[in-house]
Amino acid sequence: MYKNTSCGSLRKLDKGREVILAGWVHRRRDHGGIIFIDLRDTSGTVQVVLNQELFPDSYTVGIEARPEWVLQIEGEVSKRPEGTDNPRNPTGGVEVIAHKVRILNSSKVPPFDLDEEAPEADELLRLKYRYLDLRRATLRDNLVLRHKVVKYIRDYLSQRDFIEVETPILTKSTPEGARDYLVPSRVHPGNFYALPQSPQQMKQLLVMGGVERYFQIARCFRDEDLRADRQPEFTQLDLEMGFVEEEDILGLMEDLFTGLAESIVPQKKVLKPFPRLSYADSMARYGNDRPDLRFQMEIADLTDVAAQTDFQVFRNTVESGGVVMGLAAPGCAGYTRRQIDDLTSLARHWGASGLVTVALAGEPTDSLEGLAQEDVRSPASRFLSLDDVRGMAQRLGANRGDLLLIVAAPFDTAALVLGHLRQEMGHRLELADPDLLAFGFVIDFPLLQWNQEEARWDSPHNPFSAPKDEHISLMDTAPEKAIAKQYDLVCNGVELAGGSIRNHLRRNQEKIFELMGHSLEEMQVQFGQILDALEYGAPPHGGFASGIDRVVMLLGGQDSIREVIAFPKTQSATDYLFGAPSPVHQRQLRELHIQTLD
RNA sequence: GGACCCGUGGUGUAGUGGCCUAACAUGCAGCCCUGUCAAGGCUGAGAUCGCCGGUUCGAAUCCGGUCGGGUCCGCCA
Repeated sequence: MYKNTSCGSLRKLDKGREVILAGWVHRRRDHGGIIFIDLRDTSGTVQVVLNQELFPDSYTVGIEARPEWVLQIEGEVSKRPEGTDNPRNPTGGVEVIAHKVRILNSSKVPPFDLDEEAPEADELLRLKYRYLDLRRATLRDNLVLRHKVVKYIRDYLSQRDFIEVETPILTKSTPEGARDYLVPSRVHPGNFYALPQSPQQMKQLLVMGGVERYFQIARCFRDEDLRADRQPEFTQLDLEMGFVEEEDILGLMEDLFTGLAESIVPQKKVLKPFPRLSYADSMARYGNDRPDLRFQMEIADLTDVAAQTDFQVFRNTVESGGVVMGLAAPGCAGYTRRQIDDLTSLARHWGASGLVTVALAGEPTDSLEGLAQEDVRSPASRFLSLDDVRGMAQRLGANRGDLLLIVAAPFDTAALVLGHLRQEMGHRLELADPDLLAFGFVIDFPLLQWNQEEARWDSPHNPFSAPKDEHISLMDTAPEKAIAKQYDLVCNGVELAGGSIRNHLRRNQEKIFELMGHSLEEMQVQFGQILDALEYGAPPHGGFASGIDRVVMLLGGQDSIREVIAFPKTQSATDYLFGAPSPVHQRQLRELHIQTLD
């Protein structure tokens, strides 16, 4: 070993120890006659002192050394002189007096600042020099956090008799879901493997194969356009159990994620027990199926109140079967024309034909009863009586000083628009406590959704999800009313996990495929393996999958999963460090029986 | 497939038609300095403003295109 001690481990108790350190020059302060080097390794930094008078040889080497050079230091740990402690560094009470300095490697001047306090460099540059970026504490901390998360999960599940099983990366393409990444077969001309979008069928088959408690930290691949929280390859905690019901899985998820958060990020508060809300409630109250529960500002239905007003926009919408819904933005009654126009254009962008705002002037302590006509500022004020306004304000839980944002539209549009407005206002008003992890379950998803364009039923989540027992017959009579044993775990507006109890009876699974427009022959070709397996004593089973990258992003307070992945790709799915994807040699293509078109 | 934002010394930014012979900070190089910790002081080098084309007497600045990055919509069962 080039070292016997970690830089970041040294404390005053180590005083007098002879140590050998090795690491990178983090910073260098040359005072002439004495040079301080902050030597950094994976554990942190410690100050090394090069003294011209006492150790002229090491001092001479120190004159040459530059940031990111790799040094080996032999020296004595010493308490710092009175008054020179650095309380900002855990090693700030000591320094290492260098007797011998050895240069293990030099370094070019880094292409960007590795200093934590420096402004963030261009992300492209950071990706190209990822091996330098990884030396920065934040990225290193994120990798450590990720390791802890995965280790916690493995330990937790192992203790509960789960076993981790690997499943193939070269699998079969299926028509459902995302675009597949394809791998051409050399030995079967014109045939392709697909990389797994998730090990969905495999985990079910494992349970059917008697692995009653399965999990895997599984890499998944989806060839779709990227986002801050989406990479072409990502990691899932994939889990499946036999002989379980919905409640068993929900209980397991709650216990796992609560324990995970509390033990790994104890400084964060966890909302518990996890609130549960139905998909329908989530849409009605939050306007989406992954609500940010860190703040209130819920959406409420105003249809009945609005129908009583003289405002034609409201009345017409209600008469044509639409709804009037709104939310109350706290303390925004003073919004300027410009700010309101801005919100209106956002509402239009999301599909509303307009946005009705009602500002309630006054202080939060003023009563709604005391509201006077001149306190109401709204484009619709002359069509709204004071009682109308009070009625709506009450429904929205508004106080004086708030701004009501009201949308009249078909339910789906109104919910969507208000959901986005809620997110936007929550963000602008900083309503979300950054130290809170507001987990929640969204349950009772519809089993199927009518796809207008293709004139068939779609599975909104997972075609293997089972309907509620009492809804099985609805698949024949009113499929849109059937609710699935399907659940999502959300946290702070991010979808963290999703799962379901699966169909373990072939007739129910076939029925769903049939409604989705698959013929019996297609089913046998695409899903034959799992349908057949259901006929050989498949136990009731279910599970969930959770995006590890998102979990770590959330726990680490990052805005993008690229910050918790060692070597991420850009939004156009390219790897800047290696230059992937890249052209390949004609010979390789010929071997694979592949010809490119352009 | 679409919308929006960004691209200026190594890095981060300012500059939105002539005052730009491009500014500031930091980094880099040299010199000085024995207690700093984002050390300090002095001196210096370093940019044809992503690329192509256009408008103009004149373009970093306006217009069109293109390339790259980012955020979002569609997409992601």
